[in-house]
Amino acid sequence: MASKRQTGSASNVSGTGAVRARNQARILDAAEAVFAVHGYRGGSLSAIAQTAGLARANLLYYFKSKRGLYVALLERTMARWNDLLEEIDVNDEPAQVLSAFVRAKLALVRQYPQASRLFAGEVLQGAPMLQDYLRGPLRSWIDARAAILSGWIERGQIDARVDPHALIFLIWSTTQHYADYEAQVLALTGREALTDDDERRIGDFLCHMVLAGCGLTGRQAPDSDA
Amino acid sequence: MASKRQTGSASNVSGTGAVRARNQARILDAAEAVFAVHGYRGGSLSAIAQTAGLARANLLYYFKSKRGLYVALLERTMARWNDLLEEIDVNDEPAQVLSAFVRAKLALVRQYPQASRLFAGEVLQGAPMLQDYLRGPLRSWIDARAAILSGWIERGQIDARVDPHALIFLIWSTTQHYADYEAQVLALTGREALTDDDERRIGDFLCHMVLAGCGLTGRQAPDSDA
DNA sequence: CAATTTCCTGACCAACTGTTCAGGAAAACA
DNA sequence: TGTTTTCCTGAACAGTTGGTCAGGAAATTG
Repeated sequence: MASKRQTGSASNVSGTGAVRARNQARILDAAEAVFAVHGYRGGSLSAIAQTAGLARANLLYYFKSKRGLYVALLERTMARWNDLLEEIDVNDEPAQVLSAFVRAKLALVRQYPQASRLFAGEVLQGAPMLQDYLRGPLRSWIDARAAILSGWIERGQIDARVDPHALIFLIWSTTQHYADYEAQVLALTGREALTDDDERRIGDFLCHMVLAGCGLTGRQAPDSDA
Repeated sequence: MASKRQTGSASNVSGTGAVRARNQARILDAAEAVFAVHGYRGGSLSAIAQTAGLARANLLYYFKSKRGLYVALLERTMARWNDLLEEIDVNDEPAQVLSAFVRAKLALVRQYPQASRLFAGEVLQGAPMLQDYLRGPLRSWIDARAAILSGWIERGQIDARVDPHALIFLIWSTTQHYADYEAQVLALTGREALTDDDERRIGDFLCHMVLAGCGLTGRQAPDSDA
């Protein structure tokens, strides 16, 4: 009961720019939902406004154009991901690093499925707005990780047949798949939604595949007692 | 010199429905190019007409609506894929079947990258037009293959930690990745296009990962002589 | 050849697109 | 309190959207 005015859902905002922050976030959330489904060209400001519960003209008060809104949305998404991507560190064991990476990516994709689909749509059309991000920070990120993998290969810690970049692509694509192709996965498995248990099972499987491919798996031979 | 009139590019058409067949194919090709980039809602008939080199109204002479054109395009794509999917047969060795499957999917994705992206876009928006296909023929297809994998597991021919459906998803997603995320792959590897050699390298790597995960790889331990 | 079917397109329609803007409501500030 | 800044929106804009249609061109058929 301390504060007179409370925005409700937002975390701590109640100061001067409170309305601004809240509405910008609402618009970005709505834009994410719409653009993730229909892409940039297919997503209309009317649809976004309706989803956000605001007047169409009001969107253009906060964002100077449709393109500006889309760019801002991509930036928010990339910023969120960068935070989580950096958490993976070169601890000690390769097996632990790789497993953690797989689980983290899987959790990320499941936490922000719409953001994942938004990103997929952008890349699908040739990533016209993300060239700088891809060729800059993301390329640095992947090259650094690939270098670590190469080091492990040289030191004989993982199988020499592993292609560092291809391995990262494999982890990205297999995890991303459960967001981008969710509709297909659900239709083919007869489910209605992916549960926490599914995520754990998928994570187990993917970790096994990655570790086995790197020659890091506990030698549990098929049908070990036959 | 036998025939007076030759359409040129088409294979054998020169009979009564020649113009129809040629123009329908031209429109479908153009629609594929446009829808693959901008999605269903984002792709306009004007853009398709321009790409096809036809008048906009002419598209609606051959296809009764935008939706009709889109559906016809999806059907053509699914038909093409079905032909190639059935080629994979349960020969003898699991290793051979899995390798062939990986290589075939990789070649398919590289031969029809636009079709792959079109499909991705459709699934991305929840596969509204493909529910019947996914829940019918494709589900039968995947269940049959999963049953084969389960059989191999039971007979101890492949590692019991393999989840049949998840393995198929892994192969699909990793191969599809090189079409759907081509822009990202190129930006991150500094290439301008994927070569035949790249396809072979990627195929080698993916086969290795799949086979190792199934416990089917030749025991080439990392740094075998250390 | 003429008759008939198939093909093609410019003009038009209503609905929707992103964007601008004037002006009023609400909030912040003094 | 009054003033100023921020917020909000209905109306109007030029352009594009998918779709229709009448009528002419081209091809096929007899």
